[in-house]
Amino acid sequence: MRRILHIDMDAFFAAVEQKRHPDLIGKPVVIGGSGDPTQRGVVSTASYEARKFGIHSAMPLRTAYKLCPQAVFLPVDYEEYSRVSAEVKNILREFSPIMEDVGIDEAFLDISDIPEASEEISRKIKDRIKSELDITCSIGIAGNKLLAKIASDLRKPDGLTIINEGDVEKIIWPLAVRKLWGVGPKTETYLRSININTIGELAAIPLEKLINHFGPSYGNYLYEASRGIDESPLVTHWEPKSSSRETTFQRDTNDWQTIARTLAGLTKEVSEDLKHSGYIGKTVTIKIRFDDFKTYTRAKTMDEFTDSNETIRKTAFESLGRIKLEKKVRLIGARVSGLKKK
DNA sequence: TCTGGGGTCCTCTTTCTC
DNA sequence: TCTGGAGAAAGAGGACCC
Repeated sequence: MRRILHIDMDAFFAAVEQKRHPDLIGKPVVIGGSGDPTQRGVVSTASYEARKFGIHSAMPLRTAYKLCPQAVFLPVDYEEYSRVSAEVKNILREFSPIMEDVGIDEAFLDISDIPEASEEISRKIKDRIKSELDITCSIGIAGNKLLAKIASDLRKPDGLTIINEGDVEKIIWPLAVRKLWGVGPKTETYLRSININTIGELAAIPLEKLINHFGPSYGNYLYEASRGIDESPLVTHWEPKSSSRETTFQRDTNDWQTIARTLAGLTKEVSEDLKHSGYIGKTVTIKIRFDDFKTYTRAKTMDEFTDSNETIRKTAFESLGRIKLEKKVRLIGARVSGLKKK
């Protein structure tokens, strides 16, 4: 029987900010965008105090400001959060070398081969992160990643939750389908429309029906996930597949100079990111979102792998020429994919 | 003045190659 | 030379995650 932990940092960005600015402790803190709630941008993280006002991640900053004008709004400081994140991950790796990074504030840890009890290990992890970094996390313990992740979400912040093999019916099935990893707003809306609201109700649907509706890949996934089945291993090493930059204009624009200058800047950043990480790529994709939120992409695969700013820029502008700019542009982006190590 | 940015993966369609 | 088909690769869009 595998034993998997899911470690989820509590309101991570806000916690890091409160740690380096202790005067913010106990106050509603909202991290997002440039930190200016009158500008375009969304909430990355809200402290638990801010959540009491209804503020949550992905909410527009302007909406958050309306809900709680007295909140402290701060810009996202990825460098600092990455630094603290690396310290957390180092602590985790001391407990088990089998660790999967899930973004900046989450990780899975496989502790199957460690003799100590799961709960004991989890408490030690929480203690060390608290004493060394002064931040809290929530941990879920289960026999696979899927259930460990659901578990860590059940009690927050500073929680510790165990889901045992026999607990699926009792603990998982009453939960909303949205709690399943991989079920987002679209699938939730669809499932609701056919009267499926809980994971248990999803588990009652025959496999053939799920495959008919969602295709073999996702259909099979939903069938197994709703039963708490997940054999997927921890991914301890991974290579990037693409590198991209995009930006939303503060005001929608149809000024060609602005659009062109911005795209040139973005391709330069992507090229620099590639050089910095030591990758070269083959396909350049540009992305444009118009003021009506309609989004288009155009891609071109080059003859050779490259990290050259000039080549990437030229290829990007070729693709830009294939999109009619008849509406105002809200967002523009550039991506290089098909990466390999230089 | 609703709706970020950086990713992955999947599906469907089109294009290329044999 | 024409036609058709199969399979791979590329392109486009969309859902999802943090």
